[in-house]
Amino acid sequence: MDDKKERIIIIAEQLFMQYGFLKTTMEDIAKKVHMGKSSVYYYFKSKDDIFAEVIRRDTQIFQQKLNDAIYAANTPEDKIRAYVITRMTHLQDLSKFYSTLTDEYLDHYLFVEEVRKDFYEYESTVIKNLLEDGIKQNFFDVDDVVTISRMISIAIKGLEFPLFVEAKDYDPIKESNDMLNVIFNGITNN
Amino acid sequence: MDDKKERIIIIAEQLFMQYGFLKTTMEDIAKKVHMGKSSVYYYFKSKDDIFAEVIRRDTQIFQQKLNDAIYAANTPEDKIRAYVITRMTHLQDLSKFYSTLTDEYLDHYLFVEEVRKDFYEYESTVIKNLLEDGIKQNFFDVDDVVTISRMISIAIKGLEFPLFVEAKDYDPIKESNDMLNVIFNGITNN
DNA sequence: TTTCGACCAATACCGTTTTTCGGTCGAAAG
DNA sequence: CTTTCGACCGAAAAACGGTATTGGTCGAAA
Repeated sequence: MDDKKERIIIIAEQLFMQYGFLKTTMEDIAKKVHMGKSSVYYYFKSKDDIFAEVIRRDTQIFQQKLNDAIYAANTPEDKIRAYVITRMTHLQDLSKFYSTLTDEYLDHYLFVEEVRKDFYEYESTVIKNLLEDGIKQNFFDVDDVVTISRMISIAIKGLEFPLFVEAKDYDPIKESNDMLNVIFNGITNN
Repeated sequence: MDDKKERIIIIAEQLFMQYGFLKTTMEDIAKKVHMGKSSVYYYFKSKDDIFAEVIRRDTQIFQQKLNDAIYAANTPEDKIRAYVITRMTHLQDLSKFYSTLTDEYLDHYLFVEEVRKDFYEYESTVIKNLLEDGIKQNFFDVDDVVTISRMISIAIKGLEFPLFVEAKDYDPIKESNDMLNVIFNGITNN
């Protein structure tokens, strides 16, 4: 019963990736899972519900990946670096896969934006914690943790932007590293 | 003859702001200038031409403002700060006025993007020059000027983003200043 | 508990007709 | 020679009406 839900989600994700959300019909999903359409509705209450579950899963895998990367690094600086690099790499892969979906994202952006919001909340918490660790261990010198973590988030968003609009010869890893160097060291000579 | 062009541009700008580019017809413009449509075509060869002129003017005023701000500041650091703050302030004002236009900007984004490209080129040149001045005067310590100026551009873009999507309690000036503090000093304790 | 066929209402789709709109042209006014 | 405009054009958008899809429900049966 739970593996049925599982299968539906996996199939649905495949179809969403291939055809996008709008072009994928409930019939398509049902047929590919070898079920009647109504049966699918026994497991999920709506198409959006399936989509939400797909996104929820991806997000969870993403966050797991990020947590692992943070855990593997040692110093607070390296942890932040690991976080940003992992994040950008993952998003880079995603931007290829989800290219079909990003074309549509304007339509149900309310939906995606909601999931996004949650992610940003997670993100700012992670960064804030890492900053606080760094301050406690005397690595960083920061007045207002909240402000600086928001600032880092903004910088990350800036890095993210080109991925989804104009990918021409844009190396997010290099850009991220440059950005991180400035964030840690600044540009002032002292 | 030249003041007629002038009037057309001013009226057109008003209408573009109020109704957006697409919803504003040449008839609308002509009527409000008290002319026949054909007469407007005597002064401008196309609707895009008028739009381009409107944008060209705004951009010029914008750049003048930025140059003044840079000129007024003394040290390279203050010049960069002045540049960013002026930029954000102007864009903040613009985002209110052009709210109609931003909704459409997806449609003729080729057009706007072209003007934008020019502006970004100007911007990166300005920043690169200010950085080089700062290095020459031994204020900054930077390896790769090109990379860092691009990085600063990205950071600025990150600041700009919230203006056009979710303006809720977002204070661009404060955010800009925080960002600038990090850019100049970094967060590492040393 | 699970599956499904039959059914519904909303909306997407489609071919056609009508309207709108950016743009041209030639005549005429000054 | 400059400026204005009415009449006109073609392409593209809107309006429209009828058909097909599609998300979602329900009750029966396995």
